Amino acid sequence: MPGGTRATRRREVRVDGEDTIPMRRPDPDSPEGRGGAGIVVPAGPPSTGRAGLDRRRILGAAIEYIDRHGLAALTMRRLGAHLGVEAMALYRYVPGREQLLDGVVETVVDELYGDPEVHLRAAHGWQDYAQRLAHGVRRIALAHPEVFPLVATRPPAAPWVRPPLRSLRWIESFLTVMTDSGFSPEAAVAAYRAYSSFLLGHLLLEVSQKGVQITPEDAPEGVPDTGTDLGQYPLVVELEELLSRDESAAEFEEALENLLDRLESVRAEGRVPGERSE
Amino acid sequence: MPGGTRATRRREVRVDGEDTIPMRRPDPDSPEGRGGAGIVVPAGPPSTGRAGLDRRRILGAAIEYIDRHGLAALTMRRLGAHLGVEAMALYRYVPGREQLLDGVVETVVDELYGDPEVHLRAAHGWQDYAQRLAHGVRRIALAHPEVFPLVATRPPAAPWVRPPLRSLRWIESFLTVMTDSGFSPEAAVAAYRAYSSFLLGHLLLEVSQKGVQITPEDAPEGVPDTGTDLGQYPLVVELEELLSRDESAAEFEEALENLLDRLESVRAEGRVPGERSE
DNA sequence: ACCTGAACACCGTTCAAGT
DNA sequence: ACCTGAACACCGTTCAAGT
Repeated sequence: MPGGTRATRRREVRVDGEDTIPMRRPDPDSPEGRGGAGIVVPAGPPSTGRAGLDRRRILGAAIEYIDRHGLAALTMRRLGAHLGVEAMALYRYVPGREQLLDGVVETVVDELYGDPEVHLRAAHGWQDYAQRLAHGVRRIALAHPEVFPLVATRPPAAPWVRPPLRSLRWIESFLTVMTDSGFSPEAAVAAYRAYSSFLLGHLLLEVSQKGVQITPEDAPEGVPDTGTDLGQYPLVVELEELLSRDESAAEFEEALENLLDRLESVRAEGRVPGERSE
Repeated sequence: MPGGTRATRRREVRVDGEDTIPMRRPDPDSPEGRGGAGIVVPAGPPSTGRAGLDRRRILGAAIEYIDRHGLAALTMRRLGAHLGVEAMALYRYVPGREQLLDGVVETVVDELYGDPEVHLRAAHGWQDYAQRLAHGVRRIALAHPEVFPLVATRPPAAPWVRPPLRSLRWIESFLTVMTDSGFSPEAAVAAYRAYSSFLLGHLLLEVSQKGVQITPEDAPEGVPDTGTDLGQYPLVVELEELLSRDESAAEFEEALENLLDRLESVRAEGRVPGERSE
């Protein structure tokens, strides 16, 4: 099934299309004990190995914890317990909870760097690059639906750097490819903005449509929440089937292509994006 | 200056363009004491009137508090103090903090209903309607930059209803206008999705670019955070001036118009949005 | 060098009690 | 009917103390 037809001794490269939503584990380095303990273990015995605490391990555990139990469930004390340690021990590696979350965001975004689908820079032109980058970000969002909203929310490293391509590294990379491809500086920056707001909006919607359903805690409620009185909204009711249909992947593809087409016409005509095309 | 040239005995209708970012107060009903007490008053004397606690007043105070001090600063206890009451008194009107926040989101979104610029439905066609609605949402986002991320994050009333047009009311309205204007049900739903993800992405970026700068608490720090080593990112540095330039309003306009053009071509050709145009 | 115990100030939330 | 006081379990974070 995982049929690696290519010569892949390394890292399990995915070769299939973009629709599979792989949900791959963040890192192959989290020890991950036998773990048959059940699904809600707020204060059970430590499921992760003993000593050897360090920043990387803490961040990895935090991501895993959020993926599993939701952001609200992550407390310093519980994370400590999860790592087999008292909460206070974490402060040796992380200044506080806020910075922990910053680290979580940074780590998740940096997963892009290990993604071979993305990293062959502008081999086939800027559109190809932008496509691969966008799909890489989407893979991350879908792999960590509980973390992704943080990406949108946390203030970034530099004030003018905005989500979701938060890391300066990626922005540098994006801008480089664009300017090398004939975008003026103004056009490249405008393209960056349009691109990131597209990614942010689409992926936030998509992510909130999936996994996050109901609040992470009180899911087992029974009735699927008919608190609001439908019936004042006949059209919504009539179109419910369509409204709940999940076409995210196709919509992503189409909107992305449209955006890239628009950017291309800006580039080709040497305009600054604000201007009219004719 | 506020020159109401029209016959405006009611409600202070704004007549000017969309760029002014009015920051108007949420409601004219919050008593708002003399209020010269300074800007950070975490536990001062109650700034709002005495008895007469009710749900509306609580929600209004919560919004005001978030606008002023940031979301993280809002606790039940502080909100109680702000209202001149013990925290426990709030529980008579609101089931808990989470539901308080839901109420905040709902209230803020419902401000659209009091916006006369938006409410003259499809008088001039669906594009005009979609434009006014979008600008209405943008006004709200800019008026409550600290609240808006909640709009994006909170789970909505119905599972298939997604931010930022969270209220079923608005979705019903949008879908009605679209189908009345010749969109097929499929096209109307796809249009709704594209429209909301556009609004979400753009406004979240714009809002995070403004007011929210730094964390709400530790703003007075001195050095503007040069924690990260620039210089590995020459292009980012070179384009910093462009990157920090705020063209949000123009970008919003252009991207919105582009989206509407795209939707119009879908409508005119009677396609389902997924299909190719020729 | 690395972790813990005890402590502090502050949470959300409950419930019996006051008026 | 509406609010309060006291209490509970749980936070983030500090710091001196243990090993």
